[in-house]
Amino acid sequence: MTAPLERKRHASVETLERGRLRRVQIIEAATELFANAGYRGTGLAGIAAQVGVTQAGLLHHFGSKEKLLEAVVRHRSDQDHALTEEIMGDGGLAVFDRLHLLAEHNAKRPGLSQLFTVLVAENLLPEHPANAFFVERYRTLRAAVARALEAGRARGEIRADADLDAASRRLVAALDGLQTQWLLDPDEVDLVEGYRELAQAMRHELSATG
Amino acid sequence: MTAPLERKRHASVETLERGRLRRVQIIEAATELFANAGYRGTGLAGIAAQVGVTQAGLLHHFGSKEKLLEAVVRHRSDQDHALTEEIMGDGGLAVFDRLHLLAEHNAKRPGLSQLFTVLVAENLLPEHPANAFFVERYRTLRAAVARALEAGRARGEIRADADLDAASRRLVAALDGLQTQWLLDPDEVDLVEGYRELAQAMRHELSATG
DNA sequence: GTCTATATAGGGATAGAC
DNA sequence: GTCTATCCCTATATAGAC
Repeated sequence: MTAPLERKRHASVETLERGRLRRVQIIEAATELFANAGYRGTGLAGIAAQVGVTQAGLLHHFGSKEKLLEAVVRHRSDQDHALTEEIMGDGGLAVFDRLHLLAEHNAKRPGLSQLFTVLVAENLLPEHPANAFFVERYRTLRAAVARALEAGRARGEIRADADLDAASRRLVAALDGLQTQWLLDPDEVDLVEGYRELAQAMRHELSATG
Repeated sequence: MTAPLERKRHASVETLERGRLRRVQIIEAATELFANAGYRGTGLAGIAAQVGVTQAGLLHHFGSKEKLLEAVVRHRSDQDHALTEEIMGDGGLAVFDRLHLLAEHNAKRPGLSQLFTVLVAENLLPEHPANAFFVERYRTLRAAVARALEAGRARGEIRADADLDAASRRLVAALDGLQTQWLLDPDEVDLVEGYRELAQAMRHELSATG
């Protein structure tokens, strides 16, 4: 039981780093394929081929398809966290001025928007593999937005009688919905423009001086 | 070429009606399973079992899984059309007063909301089987909302300087997004309440007297 | 760490009997 | 109109050689 664990510690630094590299390569390939065909519609063989290993080689790193999904979702979530923090800043109405950062980020990498839209829909029910992750993600996101708006209210920027929990739900909802319309029909729906109009409407709605 | 077609006309009325019933039964079973596991995650055998026929028997009616998907989507679309018409009415701000009809309809049948959320995500790209259907569906819906709001503006209910195309995109987006949050986390997000708050916010934003 | 080979399961679709 | 039987493909996961 302990022997194999001990043996791992003797792996060379080179091997460990190559191992991590492979993991990242696999995660990135899976990200792209999951985004296009969903988790259910993607086979491990396709991911493996894109990285240049066999399916068995891939499973050596992640153990199962579900573990790979978890890795993909956590990898992206970490990267998105920094952007969310930047947009929230110290809260208040300025949050709406910084929504364009999100729009530009998403418009530049449509595959990543697509990944989340697809995975959320594939994990709506508790029995789906990443359901708990997305339930938690939305709770955290709504809470972060609400907290940012509360800060603005404490400074007198935002009207005292606004329902900020409701506004948070609505803001997150509109961001997601606009993204879906844009992914489906980019010729008709401009994401950057949509986010800008949304920001303007919410700024007017919540402003204390308007 | 013509002979087989002629022969079909001699089928008895009873046989035809039983045939139609089976089709509807299959469509309803497929609706439920597609909603839960998606199109890709659902097998024909599961649908067939729920109706009490074999997989081959099912394919006799629809020819292929993709044709079945088309039938499911058109079946639901027809039923939703009447409700959309009712909510639009003769347009204007009253549209927002009738959004609760949509909320109640969806809340009563979460499976149908789920079906569309899942199928849209599975058909974001042009190569997906129902992509054209959903692209067209959203274009039509946005146009219907915009037309309803324009009617209200013509009557002086809605402010002259509002961008009603943008408002339509935003309304549809928020409806979809709230629905997704509710499906994912019904304990935290109330659909009826969310739609009511959304309606109130949009009424204030667009009202000519506000 | 990566391979080949394989176990085992499930998918969609077709042929032909009844 | 429905069945059984079957074809052929793809899927995930595991075993064991190198």
